[in-house]
Amino acid sequence: MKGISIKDIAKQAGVSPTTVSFVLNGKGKEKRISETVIKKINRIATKLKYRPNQLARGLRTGKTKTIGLIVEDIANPFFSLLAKVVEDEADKSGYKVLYSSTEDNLAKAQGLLEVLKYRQVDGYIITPTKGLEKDIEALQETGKPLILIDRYFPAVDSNYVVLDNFQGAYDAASHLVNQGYKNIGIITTTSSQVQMSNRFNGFEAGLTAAQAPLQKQFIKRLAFDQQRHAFIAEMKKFFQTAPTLDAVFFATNYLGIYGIEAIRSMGLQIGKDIGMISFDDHDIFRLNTPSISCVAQPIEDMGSQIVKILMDEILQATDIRHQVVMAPTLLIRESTGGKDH
Amino acid sequence: MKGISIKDIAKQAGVSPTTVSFVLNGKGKEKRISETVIKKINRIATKLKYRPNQLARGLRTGKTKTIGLIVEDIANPFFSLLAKVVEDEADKSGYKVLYSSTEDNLAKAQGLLEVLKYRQVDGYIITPTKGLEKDIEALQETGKPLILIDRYFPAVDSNYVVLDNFQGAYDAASHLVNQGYKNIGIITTTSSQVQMSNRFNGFEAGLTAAQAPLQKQFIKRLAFDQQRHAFIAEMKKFFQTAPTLDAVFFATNYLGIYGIEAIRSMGLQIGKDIGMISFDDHDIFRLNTPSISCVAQPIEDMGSQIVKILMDEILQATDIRHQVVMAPTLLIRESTGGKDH
DNA sequence: GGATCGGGCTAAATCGATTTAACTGAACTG
DNA sequence: CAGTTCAGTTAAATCGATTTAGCCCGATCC
Repeated sequence: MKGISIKDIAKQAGVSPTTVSFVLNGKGKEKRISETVIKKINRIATKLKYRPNQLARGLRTGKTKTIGLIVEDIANPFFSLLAKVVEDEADKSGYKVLYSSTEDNLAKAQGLLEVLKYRQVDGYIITPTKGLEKDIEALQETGKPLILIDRYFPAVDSNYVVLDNFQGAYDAASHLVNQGYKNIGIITTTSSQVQMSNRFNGFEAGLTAAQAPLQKQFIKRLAFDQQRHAFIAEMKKFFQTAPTLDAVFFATNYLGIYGIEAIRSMGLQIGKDIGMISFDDHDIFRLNTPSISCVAQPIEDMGSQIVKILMDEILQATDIRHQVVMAPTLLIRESTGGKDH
Repeated sequence: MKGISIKDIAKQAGVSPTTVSFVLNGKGKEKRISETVIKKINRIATKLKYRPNQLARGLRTGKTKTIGLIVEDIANPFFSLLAKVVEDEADKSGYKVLYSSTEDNLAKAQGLLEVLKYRQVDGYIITPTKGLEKDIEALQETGKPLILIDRYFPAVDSNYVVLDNFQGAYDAASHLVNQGYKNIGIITTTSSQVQMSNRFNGFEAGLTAAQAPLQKQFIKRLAFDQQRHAFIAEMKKFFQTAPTLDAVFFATNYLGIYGIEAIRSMGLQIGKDIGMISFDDHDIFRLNTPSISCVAQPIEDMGSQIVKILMDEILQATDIRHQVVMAPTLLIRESTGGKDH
């Protein structure tokens, strides 16, 4: 009932455990084990369905064939799809994934890093929270590969894979202007994290480049730790204080979702009365009536890049930093049809 | 850079590693270690921030403080929310979670079980695929606790936590009848798994009880391994061949989502021209215009039950089977407003 | 005063692999 | 023919914890 160990194979083959270990790790040739013995051991191993005990191996080698995935919220479709891709890709290399959500809470993130550290994961994929700089730097000191996703710290020299948030927001702004909207606003979060400030800056730059500079009264920043109703109420208040507003850019998918509700509850028609475009795609945006334009992230592609980089680093540590900025895709749908439609 | 081991503590405290182990495992009293030494060891352990090496411990004890979570698709909101709850709850007991998706593929599921087995997880949470009976039984033989979710095998005596699918579908049927719909149909999958057949049977029973027996021409079964467009095309064909149909029950959330698209593309008005209700809630159902009625599962509650049962079994194996059937909630929204609205 | 008991602690085995250092015997060298 | 080389293999240490089986010593018993 226990499990087949290297000793069992050794016994059956009439050789020592050492020899078995060499052979099963493909070091037979190198260690000058005879062809006969190599074949014999391999045959017995497959016959007994030998599976090395990962704990024993890990204890000795320090490698667990496990990676840690820290996301902001696994129930958010962006992260859950990413988690799926990551798991799939990692599996191909024989790695398993331990996941956790930070809820964007610093203390929780720090706790997770510590747990993963003493669980001795071989690499980390981390969606950092604000204030995690020091911990990330400390983690890098340990020599385990690490890669930040979705956002990064400009002041920390680390691997990362992120979207070109500036470009995505810039494209969204240009698109709104092209569609004939005049008074264009933005609803974003109060977060100062790099992905959010890039979206804001990209949006502002896009409007400016199109000769339609962003006006102060068309900017709304919302704290992210609110209840759904609070979001919607605040948005309605904003729309009322800026009645000339005719298009809005929502800086995250959940803001966009609340935005649909807010606009609808005011009796306005999306697209016609007020244009809207959101960052991040979502099933809802595709299926809503009218469908909602958005800046989509290449999640599958990101996931495989992330794992590829991590695997490369696990196999062979380098001093090269992998800093990947991926291109967003503007998905044009009905919500930005223009006022004249 | 290595990490603090029990030996380091022993050295500092001037005692043997054995004593340290006893104390840190709370067996100080039992093993008659003096108060003085116990305090000293504890003090040193916290000072050095000692964290036991899980691999070493696991190797010796056979426990890894890790559980395996096998879902059908982690990117499906039902499972990703469940995954979140499971991780949260497991974390409270110091357990970490390894996850994987089966894609409802038997071979993949079998592979996952094997990997998790030789990774020596302490317990399994499994969404079984069709044909996995033997593997589940074999796994039970190993003595590790296991709990099936979302569906189970009537022929296998195992733990499970599932929804009362029969009741949920029964309620949906009754509701449609109450709302005045006359020609009520069902769109379900070709799957013969218990959760699906219960939904079908519950729906049929609900209609029969309301004196509106289900008619053959109002039943449509779709293979689940199709592309989105194929689903929608098949649904449209079905609606065309059954023009008198005035309400439909969709047996899963993704069928419901495709259903919205299909109905919409035929130019019909949901609720008025044709009523609809779906199994499982989804953001889309809440936000759609009109909003879609559904049979919702108590996901948070399920998740904590699942982990609770598993933890109990890990701590103390019993022969009692935990078989939990949870009550669904009928969420009445606009899509079943009735024809006269 | 020798045997018994129990409190306080530890040596050593163990889990299952990896890895270093070395051993054996045959062949070759000079 | 002693010394070196090399192919083929293995004993033993190691990773860091847990756990069994005792050891030692002073107090108590008869």
